[in-house]
Amino acid sequence: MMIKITFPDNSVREFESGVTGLQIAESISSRLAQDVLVCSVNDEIVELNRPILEDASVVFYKWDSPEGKHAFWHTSAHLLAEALQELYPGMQFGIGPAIENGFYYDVMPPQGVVIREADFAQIEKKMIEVAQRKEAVVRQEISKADALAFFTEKGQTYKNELIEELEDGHISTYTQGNFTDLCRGPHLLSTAPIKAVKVMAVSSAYWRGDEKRPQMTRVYAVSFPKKKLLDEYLALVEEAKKRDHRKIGKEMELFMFSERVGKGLPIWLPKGTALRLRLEDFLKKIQKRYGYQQVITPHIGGKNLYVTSGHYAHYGKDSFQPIHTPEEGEEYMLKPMNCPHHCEIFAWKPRSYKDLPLRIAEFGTVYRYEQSGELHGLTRVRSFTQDDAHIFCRPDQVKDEFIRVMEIIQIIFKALDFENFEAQISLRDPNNTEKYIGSEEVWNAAESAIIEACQEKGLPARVEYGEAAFYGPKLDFMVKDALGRRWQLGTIQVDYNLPERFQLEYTGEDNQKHRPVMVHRAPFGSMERFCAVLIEHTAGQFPLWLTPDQVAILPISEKFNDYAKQLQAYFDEQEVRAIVDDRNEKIGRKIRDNEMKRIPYMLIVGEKEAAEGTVSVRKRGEGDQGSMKFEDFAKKINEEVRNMLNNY
RNA sequence: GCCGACAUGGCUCAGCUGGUAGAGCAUUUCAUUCGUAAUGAAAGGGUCGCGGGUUCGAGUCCCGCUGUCGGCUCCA
Repeated sequence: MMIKITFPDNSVREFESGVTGLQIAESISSRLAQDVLVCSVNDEIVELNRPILEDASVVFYKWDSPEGKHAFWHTSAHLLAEALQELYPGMQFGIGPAIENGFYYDVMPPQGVVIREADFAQIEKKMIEVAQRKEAVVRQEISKADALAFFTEKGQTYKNELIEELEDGHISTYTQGNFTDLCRGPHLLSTAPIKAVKVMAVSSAYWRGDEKRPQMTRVYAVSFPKKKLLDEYLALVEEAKKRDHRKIGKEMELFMFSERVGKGLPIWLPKGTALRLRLEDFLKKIQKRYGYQQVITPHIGGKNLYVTSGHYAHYGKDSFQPIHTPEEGEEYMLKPMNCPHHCEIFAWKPRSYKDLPLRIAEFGTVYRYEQSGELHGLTRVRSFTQDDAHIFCRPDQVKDEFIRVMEIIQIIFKALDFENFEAQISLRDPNNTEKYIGSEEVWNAAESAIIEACQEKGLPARVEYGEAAFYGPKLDFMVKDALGRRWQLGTIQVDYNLPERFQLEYTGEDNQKHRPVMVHRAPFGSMERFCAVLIEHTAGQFPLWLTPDQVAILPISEKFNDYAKQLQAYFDEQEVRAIVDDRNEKIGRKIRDNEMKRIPYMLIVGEKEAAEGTVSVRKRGEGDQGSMKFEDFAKKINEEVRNMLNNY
């Protein structure tokens, strides 16, 4: 019997029923047959040797596609497991998926065996050795009983746990050589295409992500069909490490940590503070336009404030512990968020519907006792400043307010070239509604307001169930750091809970009391994390309006230091931020590499310039700009900054 | 919090199987007056994270603590 195969370009060809993807590829070209890794049949991705019995649409995936890479790395994970099985007899296997950049396998080594970095080379060698056997990867459908019997005989208790949860009739295994794994697939036809591997890291991971269960050893690796691709990837990783905000922060003297001050407590140095204040000013300006009012509240609050808000019951024991006073029984908490203080501002006087929406903003520093192992540079700290605001509004204003906040976030992300952000809508876990506070009705209203706002703004957002805060759903904006780790930056959260707890009210048009809705929002998220991500995105090359030093003045010899200092003083009056490279007092010294790259403008001054009152201008990335009067240069910088900021 | 690794001058790092510390950059001084990725010479600078232990002797071995890093868990 002949069947019709449809290709992505909508062309159709006939093949014998039972034809495989590989055979079809061979019929197109031998080059394709050589490069293709997996195919999809009617949108289901399968091995190339799966017989196709009926009319179908077929797509081929090579290394250059995400699907191809995924299958390649998934098979590589099995190869890793096979190598580990040979190196460490008695190894138990958990799961081994492909991930964004490579793959990992969770394993439980036999008693007394620890896999260390020193073992990586041996593992890589073994993987290549096994791959070169060119073993076929064979899929087998298997009954639940047979699967259990098989893995029990192998002593693979973790696999059995996985099988127990699968439905009989939908269980398959993949075998290569002496290694058989429980797996849905799909896989490459053999491990032969895996030509280059690199074990990247080893760490531990709780079995099934549950901290009460045993810790497995997670081996991370990447693999490639060519050695050259591996080398390129490793070079890329090295480049990315150079953009690490912890490294650049140190080099540029932006921030520091002190063991004596305490871990997770960042200290902003003068240049970092300058950067941060500029960001704050930028947002303040936008917020003014959007009708926000700035407030300042204390860093501590009475314990009762947090009992009222409900945070004490929820987080009290995991927080910084209460501050005691000479007064018996008097307790204050370091504030872990600004909302309760802002609720008190709302409650301070009777509010009318005419006051709404009331938008209260504060760059509020908060203190959270994060688990010590979670701390990470500036991205995860124990004291940080939120660019916080709370909007109190009527329920029917929620969607509009939501949209206005989304606009602010879009302005900021655009201004700073954050194009690759992801939006995530976090909703309740429908199977576990008890862990959330607030009524069903209230949650439904909030969740649909968020979804509708995203639709109206045309913002593509991923919906995640079970990721909502305990008090309400939210919309988060995530950005990746230099090493591809995702961090949440901007956030908008609807809260029907706090107004209830604080008994907030306003008088409506009907002269009746009504409860306002509260929207929490922070476009940057936190100044610390935002600066960290900004540093990594720009590699420390900030835009002209933001950078701590806009201009470096470079006298070619010490004779011109006076002229340089004079220029600096003039620029200072014009609010142009300039530094003088006074290391030039030593003849032949040149401004350092990293500063050269990170300061937007460099002015070279020598005999000619001092005599004429000019500067020779060099612009980062654009080279020589010729010479001009120093007054004109100051005007030009100011104008450039003004133009930049007026665009937003 | 959990698993593992790491901790040496301001910075980046070397120091093999234990014999009381080294380099480059930075700093200071002198010489060089030099036009944009590094002038030459000399000098100063470290109780090797902290506290115990083993040893005739510990940067090096063992234990504890603190901090950092890679993950996991968590993230109001």
